[in-house]
Amino acid sequence: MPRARTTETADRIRSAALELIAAKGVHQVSLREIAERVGVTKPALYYHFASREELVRSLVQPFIDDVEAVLAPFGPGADARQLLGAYFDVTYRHRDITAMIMREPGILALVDLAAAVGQWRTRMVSMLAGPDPSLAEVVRVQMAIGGLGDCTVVLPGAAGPELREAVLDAVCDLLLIPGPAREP
Amino acid sequence: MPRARTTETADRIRSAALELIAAKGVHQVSLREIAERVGVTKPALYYHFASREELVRSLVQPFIDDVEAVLAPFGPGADARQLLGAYFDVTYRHRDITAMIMREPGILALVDLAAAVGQWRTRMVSMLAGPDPSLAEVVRVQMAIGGLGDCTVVLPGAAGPELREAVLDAVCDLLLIPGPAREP
DNA sequence: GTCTATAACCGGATAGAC
DNA sequence: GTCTATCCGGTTATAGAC
Repeated sequence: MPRARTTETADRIRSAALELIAAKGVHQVSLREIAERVGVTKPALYYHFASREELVRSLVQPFIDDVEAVLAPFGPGADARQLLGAYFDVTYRHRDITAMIMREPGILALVDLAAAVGQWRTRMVSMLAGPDPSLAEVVRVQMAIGGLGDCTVVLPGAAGPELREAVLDAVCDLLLIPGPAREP
Repeated sequence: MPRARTTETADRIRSAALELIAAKGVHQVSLREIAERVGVTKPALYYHFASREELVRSLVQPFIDDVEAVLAPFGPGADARQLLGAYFDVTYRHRDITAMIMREPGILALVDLAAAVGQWRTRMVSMLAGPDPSLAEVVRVQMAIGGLGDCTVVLPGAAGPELREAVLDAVCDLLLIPGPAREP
């Protein structure tokens, strides 16, 4: 098994980068630092990532892709609990990335991905609040989406499934949606 | 006369910087290049200017200051020909800087001077178009200010005084102001 | 005190050898 | 895939000439 673990180093670079960025901020971390932590040299990074930007993008991209895949099957009038449940799951799965983005939203602009994120938020709003929502409705949906993401990050102690249910209950209340078959 | 020419080197740096920036753009010029052209080393630049930004600012600042000094005496209802004449003069005096700014307006943002410039343009508009001007009036004044600046730069061949009169005549027409005592 | 230079460090990025 | 070496740009420390 010599060449099977091709991406191993790249992965280690990614995770080192993630840790350091989480600790110090994107602009405060140099490629040298990242390389050192991985135990390689700067140029080695450049073998795996053409630039600093590309490295950061490679951190965020899988999350973006995953969200888009999860959102794809849903359409207008989607069941809120289902849609937001799926969104919770994907957010939770990538909670390290979610946390990074929440700490420094500027990252998205940096790697030219802000538009994508804005788009799926808008899509979710239109699916959940209808085609011509009032401001109040939009606000509630945006709060729901944002708050849901926050919880996956801010409450890392909570086990996934419990957190999931608690968040979805709260979000449905926020959206004035009666919970489904909850026994008293 | 030992210490009289204190700022000489700083001036040479400024003028070298100005030339190179005019030729290649602000962001395309390195301090090394500037230093070389002056015949000193990079660190020598740093003695005179704390940073790249400060160097650029020192290029622009005298112009800003001069404009503000010139504008100060004027108030609401100022005579347009007089005000614009004074503004022409100051623009013409600093036409090298004016040209640089026109080529790359971003420079102002870079050195945090965009606000200042915006302000005196607004001031001139309110002085010349009154407190509650129509859009049409504002447009004419802004065109006058901008066009006047352009002429000092675009027509470097023309001698100052002739250019001045020609520009002022044109500007007064633009502002629908009858020229003062012009014989037929 | 004014001015300048040498040398060095940091960060990003690339070439080329192993 | 990884390194050594190198370049560039910005910046600073230090030392020293005038």
